[in-house]
Amino acid sequence: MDAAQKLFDEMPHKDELSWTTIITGYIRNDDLHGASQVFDGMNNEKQVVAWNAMISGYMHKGFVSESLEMSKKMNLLGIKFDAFTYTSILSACANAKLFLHGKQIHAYMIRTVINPSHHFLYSVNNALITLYWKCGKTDDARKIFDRMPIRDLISWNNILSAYVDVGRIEEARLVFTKMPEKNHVTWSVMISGFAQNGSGEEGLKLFNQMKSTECQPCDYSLAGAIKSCAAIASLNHGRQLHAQLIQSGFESSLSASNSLITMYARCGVLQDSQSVFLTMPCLDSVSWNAMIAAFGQHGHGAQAIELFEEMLKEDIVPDRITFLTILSACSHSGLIDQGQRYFNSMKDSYGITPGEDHYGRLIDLLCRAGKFTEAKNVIEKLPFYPGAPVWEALLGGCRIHGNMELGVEAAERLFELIPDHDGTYILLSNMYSNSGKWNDAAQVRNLMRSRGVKKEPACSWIEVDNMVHVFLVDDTKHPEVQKVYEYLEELVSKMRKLGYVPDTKFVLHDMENEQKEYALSTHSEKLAVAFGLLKLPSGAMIRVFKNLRICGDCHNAFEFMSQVVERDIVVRDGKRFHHFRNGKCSCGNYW
DNA sequence: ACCGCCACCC
Repeated sequence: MDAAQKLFDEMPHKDELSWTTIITGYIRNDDLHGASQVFDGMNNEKQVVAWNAMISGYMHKGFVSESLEMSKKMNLLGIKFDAFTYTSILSACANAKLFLHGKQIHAYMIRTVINPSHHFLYSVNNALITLYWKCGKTDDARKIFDRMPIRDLISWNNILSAYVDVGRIEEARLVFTKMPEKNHVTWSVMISGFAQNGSGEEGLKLFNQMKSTECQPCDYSLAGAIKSCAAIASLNHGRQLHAQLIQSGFESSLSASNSLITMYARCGVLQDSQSVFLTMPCLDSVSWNAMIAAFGQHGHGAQAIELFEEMLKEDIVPDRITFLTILSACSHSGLIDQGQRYFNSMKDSYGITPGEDHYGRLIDLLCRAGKFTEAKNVIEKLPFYPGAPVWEALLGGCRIHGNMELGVEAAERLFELIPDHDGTYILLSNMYSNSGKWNDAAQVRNLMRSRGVKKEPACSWIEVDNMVHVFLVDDTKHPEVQKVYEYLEELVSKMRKLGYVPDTKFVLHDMENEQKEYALSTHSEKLAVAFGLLKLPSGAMIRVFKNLRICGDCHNAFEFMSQVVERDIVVRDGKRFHHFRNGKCSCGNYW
């Protein structure tokens, strides 16, 4: 840059282009100060290109307010914005999620721009779609898209992303099929969109489809496919993708490696997560967050904290997600004091204002530990009107400790806030049936039925020989389920000799005791574990996954089972991992 | 010169 500057200084006659070139040169070298010095040193007839160079430079480097300030000055001087100016400042607003400001610029533009050029139609409208998409205004983004007289691939990709981001996956799918052309971005967005919305299966299918097109997988689409494996816990496919990643030369991609950390953790092989983490040539905060989360989900709170402290020592700045992660980790391991300390340090030491989700984790931390007075205190002093995450955390804690009074209160709030959410009805009715209040339990279920709320059916699955085997409660569909029931019976009688007693308080409907014990023995997680024990080579770890939370009796049963069969059993439920070994679970019964 | 994709938390 020094040489360029010298050459520039020696130029006898400098025109607008040479000034602008030197400015963009500084910006490319991350030297915004240098750029602004050159800009300020320009003679008075600064034209729109020079202004644009500065504005887009600030925008790209994340200096949103500087970028917008410059555009205001420019406007005051009477210099008209062109398509580049609008694109930059709209993007600045999009990046910072400045909805109102962006909307003002949009309105101003409509008032002042009479005959938009083609350039204008593409880039500015695409930036507008992005603005509304990033601010969560999906339908406004769609309006822009629909009103565009001509669209390019970026317009299509933007509207696709807008739907994916808010989980409107069916509309995204529609856009995807209608698109006149597709590129890497298109495929990547759709693949990770499926993964994000719990359709890992479809994500992988799409990834395979992509391979048969002229678009070959890039690091983004690979990351999406790996994320899909994490969602469905398909370790075999995940390992294959890891190999493919290395083969295709993307092993140094941060996003792909970061997704590997999560994938291995969510497939139950924490060691592999760690070896990815340890061998990565460089790490960013996402990598640290992923590894901390991995420890947390596996119940290794102390290790999560250790890593978090190491992260701070390495001068990696923790972000909102780091705190969500560390709070969860503390919560799962019952590290209440540390969790509270970290929560307080968010704002005090890092200037991050805790969001509702952070408060949710804090309340979860307290309630799990039975500290309901403290939790209520937090709720009363909330700086905002408590929403669903707060009451869900409270209800979850109440269920664990059988705190009926507070639980009912939380459930009532949730019925108002999210009446279609099945989890509230299930938790409340479980609380009632756990304490033998069968009538109340039935009433809650009736309420649920009358409102047309469907319960997500419980299912568990296990991967054997590269195939995923799914079991439902009281399964009759799996071809070998009969053998599984027989084997399970055999196991239970051995377990009973060691002291296992089916805990019928986890049965949800009132019936005779014998029936209750039978009902427990048909839980999907028991079937999947028994199937694994039958099919996997002796000594191999059993890794079972369940969509909902593990049942208390199953948890108890697996402790005994791990002792009887002398094997490690790992169960991932909706929230975390349980490692059963020699009659004990890694969660220490704190979950 | 300007507009689009990722990974971490759910």
